[in-house]
Amino acid sequence: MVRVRFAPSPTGFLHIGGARTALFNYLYARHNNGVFILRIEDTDRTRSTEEYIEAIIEGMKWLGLEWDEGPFRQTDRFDIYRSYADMLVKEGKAYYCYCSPEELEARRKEAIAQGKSPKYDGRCRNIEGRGTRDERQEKSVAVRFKMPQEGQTVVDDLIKGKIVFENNQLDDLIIMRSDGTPTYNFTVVVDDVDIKITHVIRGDDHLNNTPKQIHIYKALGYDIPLFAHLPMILGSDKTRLSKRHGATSVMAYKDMGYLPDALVNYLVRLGWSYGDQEIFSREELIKYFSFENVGKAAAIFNPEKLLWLNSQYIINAPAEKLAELVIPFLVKENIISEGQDLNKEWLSKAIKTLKERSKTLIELANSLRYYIAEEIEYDEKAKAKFLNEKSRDLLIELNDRLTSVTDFSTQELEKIFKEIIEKHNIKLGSLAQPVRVAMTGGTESPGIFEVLEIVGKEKVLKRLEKAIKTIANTF
RNA sequence: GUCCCCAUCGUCUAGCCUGGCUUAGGACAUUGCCCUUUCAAGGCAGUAACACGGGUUCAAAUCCCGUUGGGGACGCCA
Repeated sequence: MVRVRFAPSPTGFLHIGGARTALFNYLYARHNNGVFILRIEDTDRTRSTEEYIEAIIEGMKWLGLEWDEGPFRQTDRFDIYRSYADMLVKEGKAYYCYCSPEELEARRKEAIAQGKSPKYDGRCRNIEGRGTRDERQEKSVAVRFKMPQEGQTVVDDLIKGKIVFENNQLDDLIIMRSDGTPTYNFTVVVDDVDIKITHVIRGDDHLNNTPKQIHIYKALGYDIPLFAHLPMILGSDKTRLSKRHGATSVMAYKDMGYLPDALVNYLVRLGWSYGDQEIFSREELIKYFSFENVGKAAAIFNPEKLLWLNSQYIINAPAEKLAELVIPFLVKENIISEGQDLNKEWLSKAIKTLKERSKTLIELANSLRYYIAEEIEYDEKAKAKFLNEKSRDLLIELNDRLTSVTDFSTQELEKIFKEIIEKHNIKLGSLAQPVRVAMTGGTESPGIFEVLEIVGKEKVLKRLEKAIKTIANTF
């Protein structure tokens, strides 16, 4: 049975990199009918907050990465870590370290200055008559794990292949801080053992931690899980993705009008591929996912491709669904007021004309503005170019014709337009563009007949009259 | 500094494991054309890559070594 986990630390929002790690874990679990577990690594009490825990959960839910067990929290398990640490000390596999953080920092700096490896020198490793537990508490000492100092440790990574580490590179890491709290490399192992993790799937920034953790597994007497280290996501300047490169928080993409499935699709293709296919349903992702197709090289986050994917997802989404999703954006963009009622059927129809012109839900909302608004504001350039003496009579004529129309449909409207342009021997554009400006305020919109039908007779006539008046006032 | 990882168009990638089928394929972006009432969407076409150097081989993007470049780790952070 495959059991995997996503184990973020709540020191920030769910970000793009974390989301991808979570996604790969999720896909691997689902592909193998396994279990996906969420664990919150909050042992750093000074930086972890409840708000971030909530934010991470919110992000996971938005992306549709449902977990089967958890969220477990490490702060609930401090007693367990302590007893494991005590056991290791008793067995001589770990020891108390009396060095103060300041001393260690000073030594580390000196080692770097001398061009040496900033590794712990092991000076507390063999102190005779180590302190008792009481003495330890009094003196606030830390617990260090005894790493083997010779031989090699081999990590057989599912993505990177065989990696050999020289054990003399490993240093005796602290597993319990002097304040009695456990540290990361220790808690991961204890927890992964306790919740029976079979595959550790994480970013390759953890690759160097792996040999250390392997030795902790061994010291504890447990089987070592399989590892899969995912390549990093970098920014456009090839450095680690950060705020400097733009939005990195998953929920920021929700606010920018992205669809969660589009983000998921983008993220999965960053490092993973399935032939030439670009767009995948969730079912396909689960069916096709495998580490065999995960690349080894870091990938650069490319917002433009994400935007394209989002536009594709909007095009393919049912208008009814988009109608639901766009409402918060209509409110946020001040197009409707909070709680204002919109006819869902009408809204869906309007959205159908706008889907292939909107790359985000924000764009969609803003395009809906001219369908919904009571008053149209003209773009100055558009007004100057199309609302003038040349178009005045045409608009008047159209206005007259439309007043008597009862079947306000695209077919009927097209017929009327045709008659007018044939009569005056002009191109459709000469009539359509002025009407477009009258209806939308600008020169870009869906087909003019669709626009008229959706705006509806009453508003169409009002807008035509306003346009005619505007021309009269200007000329 | 030490250790680890990585290297195909600007970007994401296919091909690499199991050398010849490759004048290196697809996608985003970009340029042009078509469609067209505008804007999109769509269609067609174009520009564009095997980091470098050695080997192995009849044959290397594919295997090996080195160089260079990039990334990551070296914490009483995770």
